[in-house]
Amino acid sequence: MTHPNNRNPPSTTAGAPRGRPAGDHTAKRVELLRAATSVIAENGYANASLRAVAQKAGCTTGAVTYYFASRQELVIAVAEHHFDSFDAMLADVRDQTDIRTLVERWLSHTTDDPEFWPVMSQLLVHARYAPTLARVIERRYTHFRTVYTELLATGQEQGTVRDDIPADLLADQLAAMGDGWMIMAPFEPARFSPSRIRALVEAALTLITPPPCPAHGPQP
Amino acid sequence: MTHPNNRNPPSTTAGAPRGRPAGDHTAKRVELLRAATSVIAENGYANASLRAVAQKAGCTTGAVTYYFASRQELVIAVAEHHFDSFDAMLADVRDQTDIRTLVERWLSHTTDDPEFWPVMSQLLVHARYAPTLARVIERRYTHFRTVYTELLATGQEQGTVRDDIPADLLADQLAAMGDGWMIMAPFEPARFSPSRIRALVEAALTLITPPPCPAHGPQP
Amino acid sequence: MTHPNNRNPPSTTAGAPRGRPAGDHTAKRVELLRAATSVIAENGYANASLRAVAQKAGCTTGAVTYYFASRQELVIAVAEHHFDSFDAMLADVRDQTDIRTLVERWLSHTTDDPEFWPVMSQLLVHARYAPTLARVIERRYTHFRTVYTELLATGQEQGTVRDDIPADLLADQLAAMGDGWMIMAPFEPARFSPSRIRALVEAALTLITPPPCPAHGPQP
Amino acid sequence: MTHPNNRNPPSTTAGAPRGRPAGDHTAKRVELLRAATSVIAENGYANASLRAVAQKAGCTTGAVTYYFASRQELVIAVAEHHFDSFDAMLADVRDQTDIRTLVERWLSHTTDDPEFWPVMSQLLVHARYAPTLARVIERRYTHFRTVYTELLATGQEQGTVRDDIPADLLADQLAAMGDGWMIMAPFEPARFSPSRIRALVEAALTLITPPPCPAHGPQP
DNA sequence: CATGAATGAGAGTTCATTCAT
DNA sequence: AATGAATGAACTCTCATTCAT
Repeated sequence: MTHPNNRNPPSTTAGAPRGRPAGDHTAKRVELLRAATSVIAENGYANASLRAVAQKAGCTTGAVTYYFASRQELVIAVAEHHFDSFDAMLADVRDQTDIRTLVERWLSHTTDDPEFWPVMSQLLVHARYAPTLARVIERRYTHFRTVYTELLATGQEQGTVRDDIPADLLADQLAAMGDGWMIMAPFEPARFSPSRIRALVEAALTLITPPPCPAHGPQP
Repeated sequence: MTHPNNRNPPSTTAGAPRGRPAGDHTAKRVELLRAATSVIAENGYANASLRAVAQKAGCTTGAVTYYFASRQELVIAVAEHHFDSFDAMLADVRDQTDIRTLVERWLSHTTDDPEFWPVMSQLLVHARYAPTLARVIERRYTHFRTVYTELLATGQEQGTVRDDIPADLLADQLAAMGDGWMIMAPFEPARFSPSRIRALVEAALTLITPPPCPAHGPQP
Repeated sequence: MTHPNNRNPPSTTAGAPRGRPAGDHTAKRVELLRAATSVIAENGYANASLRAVAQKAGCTTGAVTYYFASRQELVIAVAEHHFDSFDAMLADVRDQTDIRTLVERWLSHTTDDPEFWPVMSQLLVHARYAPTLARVIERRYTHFRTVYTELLATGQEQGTVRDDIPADLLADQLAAMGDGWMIMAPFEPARFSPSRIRALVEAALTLITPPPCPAHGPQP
Repeated sequence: MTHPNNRNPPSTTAGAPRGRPAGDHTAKRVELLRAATSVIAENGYANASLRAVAQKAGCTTGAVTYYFASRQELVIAVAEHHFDSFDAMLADVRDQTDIRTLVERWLSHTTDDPEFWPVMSQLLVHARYAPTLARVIERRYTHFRTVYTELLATGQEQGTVRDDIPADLLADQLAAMGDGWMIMAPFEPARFSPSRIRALVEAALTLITPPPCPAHGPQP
């Protein structure tokens, strides 16, 4: 409660200052998270040292370890931070009950924040060897797939999504496609021009569309 | 007693004998590649130190750098090695002109070699910051997608694959799905039980199958 | 007992305390430069490892690399440091317009700081393969020869220095003699006893003195 | 006596083959010495690894250690080798009793063998920390200065060399000048153009020439 | 004779972390 | 609240040397 708008106070011993606004503390944390994001995106997880983060943020390494008890905590905070913004997008879309809208928003989200994919792929792959991070990702990712599954199920009921494949499998397939592209895109830019990405996304939507033939008509 | 005529055994407890063993250069290289594979799979790319590889292989770090001039070279050799075995599988399948067979073999390949996915995902994600490795992966990966695309195109001609989406997009989608699963599988084992993997793969095949309705029949 | 509140003293026997001491950055740098000087003088450039410098300074190698980003930077700083003290001497002498005074001061400088010659000869010879260091030496050395040349030219005007050889050549010859002795002195101490050094220097001064003429008539 | 033309069989245990010509062995040794010379000249003593020498000679490191028991022995052999060729020049000049001829030959020797100076300066400076090498250099160098001193003394008797400075001091001064130039030349090529070197050498000869007296008394 | 596999020590360097200030 | 000096362990890589073949 001392950090009212800090959603995940990891485990820092230092309580926030009593009488002063916690804004400074949180703001600085976010600033460092942004710096860390940039460094991970530019240099990769393995080369994202605290030094580099501090330098990017224009402060000392001491400052970084002051705000984040350890490198692990920083990395986890970066993950949470990005999932937060992703979830905000999801909450927005959820009501509209339209899988196409979700896909579009997902696409524009990754375009708006060009560091999203690079950072996520780094964290995703590293998570295998960082159980704490893995649990965070699993939890957040599960939420994402839940929304996805819900929308697909709704679409199936409404006849806008093919219903010969269970919604959860469809969700996994679409999510996996996204992850796969996210991994490959960075070093095969030619294959992932904006227009081709669009074509891939359209084709993905085509894949899940019910076939346009009378025999397979929508349920009444 | 292992080295009766070694005049100055500095302070090692045991230590392998010094001189020239009857080794086979290639065999030893492969042995080290296997060790490196295991270490990367178990500890991740960032923690795959030459020391760790040497320890896994039961030799000194000096021996590793004797066979591989640098860590980068070792990593690239690991990638090539795995692509080699993957390509062998591809060559086998290519003649059979059957997308289902390819998918099956791809699946069993990743099952037979449980380190394939973990290692590949590590290298894939690291490649973004290792241009030389990136070029290797791009080259080999392109070959893989080419075969995939060919088989899908053939399937489209034969009417076993839906033809409302260009074969190259389909190939990219299937490949991306595989990559996406590869990334997520390691730390969500529950979601990727053998039976669910099977369901996912079957669903993927369903996605690319022509809809079973007269209007969309195969061309005469 | 030196670190009562150090929670995890890994396995060191003593170890300095961790936190921030009241150190003066510049002072510590100079201390390390002195240590480096000693190590280079005693063991030679090739054997002057950061570890050895750290040990001489009574700290860890980490501390050395904290103050000097790299070995190269340390070596260059050592060179600059010695040239600084040399230049201070030069500035002192410059006004006095007397070549003999310069030579005397140069000699006493090398005597006062017995590490000057050994270190300089090491750096001089190594500089051939270290372009950055070479540029530093060239710059500082040029200054030295400029002063030398000025004083000689003045001496020529005043008739205290022979004028049948251009001042810049004389400067090069005297400087080269000094360098040559500097190289040989360390391992032929017998040839470079204080008294013989004095004789060599006096002879050098005689070489550049204008001939006293008639008494020294040509051969019949 | 088994190697009649090998002047310095260092300390190898292997006696030369009984019945076969030792030429092969000696020839290979010389080849390696040449390679070592090049490497030292190009990369400096500190970077002259056996690997580099072997590579330059087009053989394996094993071959190098086969012909030279250790790195130290190789280095010493290189020094001896160069002094041998230098001594051959000296022997040639010695009879001619002319200091100018010696200086000329010394100059052309260093020009003919452009690796002579670079190698010698490296070995000279390293010798301070390699007693065995130091002893070799001292011995050979003493011989050189002896010849120099002899020629200068003869010149003094003949009136071609100034006699107000003992011949041994003059020899030391000239030798030191040569060493000094040798050190500086490599990284100040502008100061050591062929024409300027000539001017320096001529000026050095002028320094030791008896003054032509009356004509040279400008001061009133 | 000569090779080249392998060692083991040590190099420079990077880094997360600690903590007196 | 924030710094930055310093640690100590890890890293990759180089090297002289040894010795079975």
